[in-house]
Amino acid sequence: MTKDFFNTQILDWYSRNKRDLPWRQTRNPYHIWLSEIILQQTRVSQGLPYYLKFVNEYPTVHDLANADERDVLRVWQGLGYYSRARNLHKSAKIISENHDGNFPNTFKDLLKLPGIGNYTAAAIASIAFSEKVAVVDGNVYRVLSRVFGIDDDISSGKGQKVFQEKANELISEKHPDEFNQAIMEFGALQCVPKSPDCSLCPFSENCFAQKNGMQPQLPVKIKKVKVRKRYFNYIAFEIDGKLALKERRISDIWRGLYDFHLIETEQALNWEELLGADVIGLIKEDIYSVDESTEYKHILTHQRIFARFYTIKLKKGADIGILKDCGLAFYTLDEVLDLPKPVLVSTYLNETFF
DNA sequence: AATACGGGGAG
DNA sequence: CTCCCAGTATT
Repeated sequence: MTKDFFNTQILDWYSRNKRDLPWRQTRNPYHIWLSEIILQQTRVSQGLPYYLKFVNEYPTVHDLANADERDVLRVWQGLGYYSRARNLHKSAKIISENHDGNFPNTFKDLLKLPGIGNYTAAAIASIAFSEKVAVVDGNVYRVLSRVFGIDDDISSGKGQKVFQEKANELISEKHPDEFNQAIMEFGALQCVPKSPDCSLCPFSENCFAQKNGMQPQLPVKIKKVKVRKRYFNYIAFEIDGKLALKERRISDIWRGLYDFHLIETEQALNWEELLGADVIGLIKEDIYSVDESTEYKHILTHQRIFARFYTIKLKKGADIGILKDCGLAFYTLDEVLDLPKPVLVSTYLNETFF
């Protein structure tokens, strides 16, 4: 298949089938950037409301730069991969303070910003600045592997190089921006992972996978995802209508978000065992009541978390110094609402207090 | 070159 | 259940 044919077909398909999405109605690099970070490893349907929230909450890169990281995480709450939000904020500060609000406008310079890798740099450079650099995302892997019969492992470095070179070779000279969006949209709507309807595909006569019935086998991805089981015993201390939370600072999931005093164990423990195994044993004299939740199962890509929440009301005048030493601080329910929290914690709060 | 990092939706 | 989504940073 010639480059010209591929371009004609993909661009024509795109003009007829593209979705009307808000970030397609602008060339504002700030807005393009927001959409690209939000959509990393995220479906359009899930990211769209967050894009609208961010544009509304932070109309310019300066607004984002001047915000507190905690508030940025609050707006991001529920989207996952929270380092994206922290890096978004860092990059906004760099652009606002070091570049006078002007977005870097080349692939090479964009790549220097935290949170921007090969894909995102290519997307912004092409879509906002018409630079001829090909994007390679999950959609591009799928489309190119099937149409051209490329069976390199997409999770290997070599495979990624092969696909990047193929995409660079194919990209439209005149419309690199449209080309990149077209091939991604084509992968998202037509050349879908499972059971694609190849009868209405413009490449059906030329597609390697279609000719050989290889759609289910392509792209090749050799990856073993091992799922870790974790047991979270959460202690929600309550006194004077306030709840004790702390920011997660360790290198683990949910960094920068707030949760309760956490006792992680190798297996599920009961209340008596927890009393003996943790600092809460030291203040058991100050405990007024204990309310044990049912078990929450929280499924993440690489982890299965079994969580149980113990809501502990403390007696008036309880010695909470020991809790503050654990990094905990007490917040009113209104203040708790304003903190960025993992979905698991929000679910518990909504079922218990709101 | 591996591994860690969320949450949701489709099949 | 499994797969994977407009990937990046860290180890």
